[in-house]
Amino acid sequence: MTNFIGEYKAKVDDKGRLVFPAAFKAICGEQIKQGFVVKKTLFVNCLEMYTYESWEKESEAVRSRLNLFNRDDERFWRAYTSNRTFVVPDEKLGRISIPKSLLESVGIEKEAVFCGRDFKIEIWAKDSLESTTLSDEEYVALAEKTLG
Amino acid sequence: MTNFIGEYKAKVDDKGRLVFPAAFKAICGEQIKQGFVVKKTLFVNCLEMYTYESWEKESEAVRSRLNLFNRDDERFWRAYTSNRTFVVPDEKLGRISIPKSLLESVGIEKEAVFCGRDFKIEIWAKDSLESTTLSDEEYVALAEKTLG
DNA sequence: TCAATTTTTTACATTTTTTTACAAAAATTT
DNA sequence: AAATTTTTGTAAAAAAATGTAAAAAATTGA
Repeated sequence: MTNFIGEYKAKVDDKGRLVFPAAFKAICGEQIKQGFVVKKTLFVNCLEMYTYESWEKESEAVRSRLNLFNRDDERFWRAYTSNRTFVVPDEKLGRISIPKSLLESVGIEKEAVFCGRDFKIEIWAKDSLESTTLSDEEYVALAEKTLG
Repeated sequence: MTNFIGEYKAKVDDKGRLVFPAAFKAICGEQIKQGFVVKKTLFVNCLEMYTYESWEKESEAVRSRLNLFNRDDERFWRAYTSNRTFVVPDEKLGRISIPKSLLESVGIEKEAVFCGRDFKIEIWAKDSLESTTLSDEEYVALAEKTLG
């Protein structure tokens, strides 16, 4: 299993493409050719990126818990499968091109940050990442509350 | 298995045809020649499109849950198999032509959107898709209620 | 610290896809 | 059967996506 670790800045070019960090490319190996699924994160304002393989697992697990003849489940499935895109980094440079609508929805304009979160990668607008990051004290308090 | 991911706009030409997005064409591969089943979606105002293969599976699964010697089941089966059409994208451009009655029934006139929902594709009138899309807050609430 | 390598960025060229307009064929009507 | 309508197919223009090359920046190793 692929574990993404570390944070890397990237600029968005005039066509809305950004280069997938070389360090992550190395972690992926051949998997990179199968591409990635990029979608909006549930609770916070950023994108998340899964290898196709790990996304398939996650998505099938969700689907198996739903009954699509149930109105609410059906509604949820629609929302869950919205605002996604499938990307394959290009051969030479490893660039991915994410639809403007998705980038805009999380406020990415010029500068983005790829954040490794082990099983997935988050893509943040540089500014909002900085303003969302917990202070040391907040993190300590949350850790004690959650696992302490 | 084919997983449709992403959203693509398409215009309806003066003859009521619309081009199947190239990205989905790529996912389908040879399957595209077997065509698709298009029908009205159950709970909301859009069409849904299945590869012939996945349609066959879905439809058999539904059928197996019914007893056609039961009056209500028999009625349901009739409704379930109504308002469907079979389409094959044309060779050169990958256009499909959906009967006016079906397009009208979900308000598609000029602009449509193909939405990948993994095992199926939804086709929306651009306007009604926008007005149906959940806000972030609604989605989060629904997610917590459904899977939280 | 400096040179070499790798990665990232920028600019531009090429290809593919989408759209529009029109032509041919088939079916329907008169 | 001729004419109209409807359907299906072709071609070219416009737009979008993808690919290439080279410059700039950053990283690595001597």
